[in-house]
Amino acid sequence: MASKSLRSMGDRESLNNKAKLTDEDIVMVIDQVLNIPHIHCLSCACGHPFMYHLPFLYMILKLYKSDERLQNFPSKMINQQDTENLMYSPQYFMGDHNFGLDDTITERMYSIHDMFQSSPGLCEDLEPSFNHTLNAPSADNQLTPLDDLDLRDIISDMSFKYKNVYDWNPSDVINWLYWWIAENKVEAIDVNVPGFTSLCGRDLEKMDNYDFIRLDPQYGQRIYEALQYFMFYHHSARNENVMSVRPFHQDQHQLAPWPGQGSESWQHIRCHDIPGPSSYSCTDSDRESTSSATSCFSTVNEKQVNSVHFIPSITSVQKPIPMVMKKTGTGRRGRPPKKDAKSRNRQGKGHGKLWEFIRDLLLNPLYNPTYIRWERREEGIFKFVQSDKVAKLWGERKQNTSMTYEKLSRAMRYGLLRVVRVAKLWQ
DNA sequence: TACCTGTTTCCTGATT
DNA sequence: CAATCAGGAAACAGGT
Repeated sequence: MASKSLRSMGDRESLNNKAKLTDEDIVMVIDQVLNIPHIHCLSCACGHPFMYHLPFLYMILKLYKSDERLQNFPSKMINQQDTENLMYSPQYFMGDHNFGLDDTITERMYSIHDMFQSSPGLCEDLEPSFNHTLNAPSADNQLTPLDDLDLRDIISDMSFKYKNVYDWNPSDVINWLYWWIAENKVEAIDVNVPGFTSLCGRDLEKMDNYDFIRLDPQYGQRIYEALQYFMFYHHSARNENVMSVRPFHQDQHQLAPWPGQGSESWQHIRCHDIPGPSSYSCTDSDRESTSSATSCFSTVNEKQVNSVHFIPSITSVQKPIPMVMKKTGTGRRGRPPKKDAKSRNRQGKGHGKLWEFIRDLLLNPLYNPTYIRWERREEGIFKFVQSDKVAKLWGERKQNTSMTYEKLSRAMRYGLLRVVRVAKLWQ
């Protein structure tokens, strides 16, 4: 099967716009990775030990018939849940990760990752044998091995992993908390675990980050972010298909931020809420977290690249060159009245705004870097890799099947103009 | 009900 | 000269 898969993948035109992969490439990647114990994902801030990404490599091994290597593979590190996640969403494990390997290896890994993205059927082909191995008793319900075995003993039940947070009982909450402590190698004694003992998942969902900080001034913010992360990924990876995934539910229009990134400011900032430049300045957490809390876009003059500026603050907004439009004198310009306007289901409160949508895509490894990716993150410049797909997603979110990239980009430009007008008023 | 916000739609003109 | 981009104008729909 492996050789068949390799051959079929090699034939796919879509798969290698980067570099052709050979068996040697794959072996090199695996060699590199498996020979580095306990490396962590360095750049995506997901905080996951690298071992979390091992199911992905395991799949590569299965694909490329490296049987002798398979025997040495630390299969205990893979559990059923990871397998399910992987089947639904290979990129869940590989979204925007830098494993600290040299650039060549990382690039190869991305190429492999792209194969899975462009060929979701590969996962289905693999599933039976993959599950056979993974269903071994020793692999059941096992988390990533922890150095702290005593702490591991404390975690009496891992079933929280398979429940919605909303359904967690107080025991699940505590187990999750200990799990988080172990995963993050935090001293358990430093965390206010007793403060969480009477809470169930329903309570946690109602709490904002300030509530968490109140409970635990030292780690509350991180725990809150970890919970948001858990809620989003465990929900979306298990319940939603990769290509039809819709993370922007009407009642859950905020995506969980990456752990380590500010979240509260995203949820509360609205451009029109605040009258002057101060409204566009970020909180400290915003500055640390992402390039923009202000939803200011400016397009970059790179034809057919679809790069866009996601501008951090009003001070960096570039004023557009005034465009002199000639009056044609042939009647009014613009859009004529539409007879069946009611057919368009416009945005509701829960659908979120365009800048939130773009931000969420950038934060979501399901879409970054497949559909959209940072070009120069420090400058707030990103690129639409598949602009039509992004437009389609936006259309889905707005329940507008006629959405196009042209319209989406117009909305983005219009958003920028509004910001510039506000800036001029303030001067 | 009027107004505001944030698009959405359609268009023209500029640029590549 | 066609394709693409930028932006004007106004419609549209939800919220206040």
